[in-house]
Amino acid sequence: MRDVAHLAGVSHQTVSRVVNDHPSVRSETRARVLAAMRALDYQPNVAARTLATNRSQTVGLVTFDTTLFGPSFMVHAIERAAREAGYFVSIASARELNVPSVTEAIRRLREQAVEGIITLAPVAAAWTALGRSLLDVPAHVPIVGMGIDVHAMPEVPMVAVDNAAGAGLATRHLIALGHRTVHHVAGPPEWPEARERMAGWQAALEAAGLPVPRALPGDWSARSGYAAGRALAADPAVTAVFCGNDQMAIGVLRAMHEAGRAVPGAVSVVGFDDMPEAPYLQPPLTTVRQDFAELGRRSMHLLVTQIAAGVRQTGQHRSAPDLVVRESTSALAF
Amino acid sequence: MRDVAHLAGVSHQTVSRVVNDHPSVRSETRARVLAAMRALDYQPNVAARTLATNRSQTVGLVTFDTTLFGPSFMVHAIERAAREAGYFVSIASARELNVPSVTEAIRRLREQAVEGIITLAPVAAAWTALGRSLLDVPAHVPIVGMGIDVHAMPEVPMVAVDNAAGAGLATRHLIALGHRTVHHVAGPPEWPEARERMAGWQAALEAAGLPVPRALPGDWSARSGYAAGRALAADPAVTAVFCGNDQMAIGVLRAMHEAGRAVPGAVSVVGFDDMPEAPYLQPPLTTVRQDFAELGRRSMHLLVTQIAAGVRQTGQHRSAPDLVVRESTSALAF
DNA sequence: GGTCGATTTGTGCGCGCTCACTTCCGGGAT
DNA sequence: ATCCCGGAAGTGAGCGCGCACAAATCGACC
Repeated sequence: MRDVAHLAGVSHQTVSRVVNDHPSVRSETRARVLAAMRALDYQPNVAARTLATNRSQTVGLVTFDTTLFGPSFMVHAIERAAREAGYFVSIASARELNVPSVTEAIRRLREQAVEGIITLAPVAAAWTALGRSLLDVPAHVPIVGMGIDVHAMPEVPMVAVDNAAGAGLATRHLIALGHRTVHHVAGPPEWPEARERMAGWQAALEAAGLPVPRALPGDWSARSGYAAGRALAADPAVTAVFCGNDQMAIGVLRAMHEAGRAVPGAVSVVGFDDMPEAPYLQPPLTTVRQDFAELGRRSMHLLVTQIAAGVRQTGQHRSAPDLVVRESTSALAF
Repeated sequence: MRDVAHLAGVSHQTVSRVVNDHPSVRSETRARVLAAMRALDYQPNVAARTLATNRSQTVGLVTFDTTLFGPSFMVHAIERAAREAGYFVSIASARELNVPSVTEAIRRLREQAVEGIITLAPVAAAWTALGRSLLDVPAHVPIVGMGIDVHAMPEVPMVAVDNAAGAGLATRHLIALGHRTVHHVAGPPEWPEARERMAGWQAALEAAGLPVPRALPGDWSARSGYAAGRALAADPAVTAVFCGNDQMAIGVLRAMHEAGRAVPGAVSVVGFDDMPEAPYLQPPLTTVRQDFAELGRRSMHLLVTQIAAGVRQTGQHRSAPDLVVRESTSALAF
C-alpha cells in the first residue's frame, strides 16, 4: 500500500479511501491511484484490514454430512448468497453428530473470527439433550440455524422448509388416492427435519381419521430405505409409503421391486427433496420439492441483518414446499 | 493477550509461547498462563497472527457445481483432510465454467490470502483455450488441480482418479460379456474427466478390434442421460452402454425402461463414480468406484508439501479405480 | 482581497500478534 | 572465585491497514 501511495504521489490514507470507495476523493486522484494499484498488482491485505476494522467479512458454515443431497445443495446455495452479500465463506464440518463435534466446529469458526455462523448440522437434539443450546455461542455472534428445532431453541433465528406442511402434502395426496393409511420411513430423530416430517405425516393421518402405523427408522441413506422397504414389502397391507427423503425412497423403490410389488400398481411411494434424479427413477418419483436456493438466500439475509444490527435477533422463516406428482403414486386398486 | 499476561504475571511474549507450544516455558509458568487464558476465555486473534506471520492457515477451494455427486463428496473429503493438516478451508465457487468466473473465484481466494488453492472446477479447457493456464496464479501460490488436464498444464500438480483406466475396466467388462461394441454417453468435453473416460473407452474398444460408435454428449445430469438414452434405445444394435457418471446412467436406465428394453436383458449399462445410491437403482448399477476420501487426502498432502517447500511443485497422483459389478450388466444373449 | 465553508488530502496511532534480540538466572567446569 | 553456557523470560519493533483528527486546497460570495 505504501508503494502504491508513493507511486501515485498520495498518502496511504488516500489509497485506502480509493480501495474502500470513499466518496471524497477527486476522480483524477482516484484514477491515478487505481493506475498505480494496477501497475504494482496491488492486493489489499485482508488480515490487516480485519485487524484494523475488527471485521473479517467471513461467515462460517457448520456442516455435517455433505454427501446428503440437501446439505450439499445448501452449501452451494449459501456460498452464492454469501458472495452476493460480500462475504467469504469458511466451512467446518462436524466429525460426528454430537455436542463435542459441533462445539469443536463452532470453535474453529470462531477462532477464525467469522462474523456470523450458519449451521447446517442438526444441532438441536444433541445440544438440548445436555441442557445446552446454540446460545452457548456468545450472544454477540450472529447465528442462523438451518432447520433447527424452534421449540428447543426459540431464541435462535431459523430458516427451513415447512417440513410438516410438506409431509402433510405428501400424506394427503396419498389419502386422496384412496389409501387406507400411509406408512413412513423416517430420517434419524436427531434431525428436526425428520421429526417435523414425521409429525406432519402423523397429523395428516389423524386429521383424516386414519390409523397411524409405526414409522420405520432410516438414516437418510438409500441403504436404510432399502432395509425399511423390505420390511414394508413383506406386509401386504402396505399400499402407500411416504419417505423422509428421496434417497431413502430410492431404497424403498428397490425393495418393492425385488419383492415383486409394483410401484405404483401395488404400492405408492413419495419422497422428499426432489433431487435432480427424481424424475428419472423407476418409476419417476412423486416427491416434495424444496427451494434450496431460496433457503440459502434467506439464511444469509437473516445473518446479514444480524451482523448489521450487531446483535443476535430472533426470527423464523419457513418456506412452503410443493408436491411434485410423478408416477410413483396412483389410486389404490381395489 | 495483554490481560492474560497481566493476570498470569508474565509478559505477552510468554503467553504467545504458551499458545504456540514453544518448548522453553517452565511447566509451572505454562500452567499459570493456561489458567489465566481459561479464566479470561481468551481466544487468539487470527487476523493479528496472520498479519504478523504472513500465514493464514487457510486453503482455498474453487468449486463449480457441487450438486454433482463427485464434487460434493470431494468438498467433504478435502475439508476433513484440511482439518487434519491444521488448515481452515474457504470456498469460492465459480459462477460459470469460463475463464472470468474461475479467475474471479481464484482472485477472491487470493484476496483472502489463502496459503494454497485446490481447484475442483475443470479449468484446463477454458484456460488453455485462451493460451492461459492456472500458472497465471503467481508461482509462489501453491495449487493443486483436481482432475485437471495434465497434458494442457503439466506444471500444475494434479490429483485424480485414473479415468482412462476406469473407463477401460468398464468397457472391457462389457466386451468380455460378449458385446460387439460399447456405446458411450460422455460428460461435457470441458471436463478432462469426461475426455479421459471417453479416451479410455475408445482405446479399449480399439484394442479389442471393435468398432467405435459415436459418443453421445451429456452434461453429467440424469436429464442428459435420459436424452441420450432415448436415442440409444431407439437403435436395436445397441446392447451395451458405458456412461460417464452414475447420474447419467440413471437417465439411461430410465430411457431403456420406457422403451421396453430390459436392463441387463437387452442392454447392459455401466456408470462411473459408485454413488451411494448405485446399489439400489433398478437394476443395481455396475459402476466404476473412485475413492474420494483418498483423493481428498492426496490433494491436501500435495498442497501441504508445496506450502512447506514454499514453491509450486509438479507431481501427479492418479488413484486406481475399481469396477463394481452389480446387476445392470450381463452377457449378450444371442 | 478576504473570509467562510465544503471538499480533498495528510498524519499518527493502534488493532493483536510474532520475531529478533536482550536480559536474567542458576549450575557446572576450570 | 571466576567464567561460561543454556534455559527461561522480557523488550521493542513492525506486520498493513483504517480511524480520528488535522491540514490544505478550492470556490463562492461579499
